[in-house]
Amino acid sequence: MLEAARQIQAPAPHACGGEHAGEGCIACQVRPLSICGALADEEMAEMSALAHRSCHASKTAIFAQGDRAQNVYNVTGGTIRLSRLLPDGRRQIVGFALPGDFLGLSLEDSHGFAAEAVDSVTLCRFTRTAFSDLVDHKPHLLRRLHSFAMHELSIAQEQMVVLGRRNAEEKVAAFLIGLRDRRARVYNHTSVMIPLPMSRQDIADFLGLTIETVSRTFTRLAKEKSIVIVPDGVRLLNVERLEALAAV
Amino acid sequence: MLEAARQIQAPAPHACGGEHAGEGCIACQVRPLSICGALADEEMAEMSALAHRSCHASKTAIFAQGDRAQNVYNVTGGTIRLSRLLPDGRRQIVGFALPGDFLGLSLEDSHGFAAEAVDSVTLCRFTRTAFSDLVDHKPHLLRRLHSFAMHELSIAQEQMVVLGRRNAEEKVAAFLIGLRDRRARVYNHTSVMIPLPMSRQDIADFLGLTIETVSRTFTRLAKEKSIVIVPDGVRLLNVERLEALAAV
DNA sequence: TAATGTCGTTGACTTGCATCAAGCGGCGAG
DNA sequence: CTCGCCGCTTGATGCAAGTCAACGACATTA
Repeated sequence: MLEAARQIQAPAPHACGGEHAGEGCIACQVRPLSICGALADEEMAEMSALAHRSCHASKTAIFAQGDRAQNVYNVTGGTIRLSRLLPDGRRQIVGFALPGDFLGLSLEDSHGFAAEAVDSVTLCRFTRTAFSDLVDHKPHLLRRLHSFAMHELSIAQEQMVVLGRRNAEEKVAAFLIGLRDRRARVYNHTSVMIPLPMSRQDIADFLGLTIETVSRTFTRLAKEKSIVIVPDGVRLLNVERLEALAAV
Repeated sequence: MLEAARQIQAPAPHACGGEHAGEGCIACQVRPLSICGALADEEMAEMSALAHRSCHASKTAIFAQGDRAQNVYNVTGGTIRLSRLLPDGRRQIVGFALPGDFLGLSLEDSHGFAAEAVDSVTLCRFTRTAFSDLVDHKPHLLRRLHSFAMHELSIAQEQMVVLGRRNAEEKVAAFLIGLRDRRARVYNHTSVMIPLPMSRQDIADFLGLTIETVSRTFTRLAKEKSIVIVPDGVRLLNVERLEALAAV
């Protein structure tokens, strides 16, 4: 149990030194995953000139729902929760953003959801107007932006199925398998260790459940040996069973 | 009651004569609402040359989930349900498409959901490759496509809140108010008569409920005089109450 | 090292929606 | 006309998940 725990890497502390991230763009880890992957090396200079490095400590707001969208962001490290609030305080998390994801796809002037750092987060920031201008004379960048947006839409529709038509056990399984697959894309290898930097409340608000139901479901999956619960994450034991529960 | 029923217009029967819809583009009712609104009159000729009129009777499939996307479509009349199926037959409707909506935003080569005509539907069809080529040398068309996609995404996120964090009564109210607002945009005036061409099962599958719960909720809203149930639709009586239930 | 706070787990109980089952009304086929 | 079908409604009952409450494990601070 303790041994398993050790295998979960705490997010590396992100040095957040210089204001300009530009110099790092060429070597950027997430570049092939991100919007920037659409650009040739020589175009990157232009993009780099607009980029600013930005850091956010765990639990701090990146922007609030309804805020004027001054900036757009590439996520370069950490995990971000994207949430919508009802007037009475009920909350729905509409997604988690991982490295490579882009915040501000809409190019519109206000944010439809709040973004908050779940753990320590690093971002590559652009002012919205500058980015929008860049997009205007780089159609292939717009195409990539669009294909990112459509991927988001597809994930959102899949989440609608999860929220509308799946029970608690299936929801949790779908969450774990979905997270595994997204992390596999980012880190370029699949793993049965799933770090969960977000709280049980975050998971509950993502899956349309209560924190107690999430907790009980984790416990049940652990009792039936489908997972092992470790500090700040889980290890998948019976992947086939989980995939069956999560099956589209 | 009967009188109220009369005020619901059956969808006008759509003549589906000539194969080419092109000649109608300039006069097209939905053009300002649709993708085509991005194009100047002189550009429409190019678009028109690619357009084919297409008709679908009630309850017929337009395309299936996973189909190769041979075509993309502008909806010019009627209502379409967009649905995803789970292996065990559970169904989630991820949206209803109305006139002005565009099917095939993704430009990708297979459809993520099934599309079926709910009532009599007319479409303006383009082959995907031709449309994609058109988009490639008309960046403003791509921008409009992207802004449509982001609007879809925003609606999908709102629907995630509805599915995850609202009770049956709020779900039904949100459905009715949402449909009223979308129809207001299409027909250019708001109305308390809401035609519901889709079945109770469709509504249930959209809201993550059972048909019985939808029926009971309609009945309850009618008993408390928030709505009147009429053949093929409802009339909103207490709009304030419904808006409060649906409030974001 | 005790005091306090946060987060997660667990148990007892409640409830909102699902399930199961019956019946009603309109409508097309015979 | 009537028979059977289908979409919808209604009622009785069950159950998964919510609610309320207590407690344990850590971490932070005094």
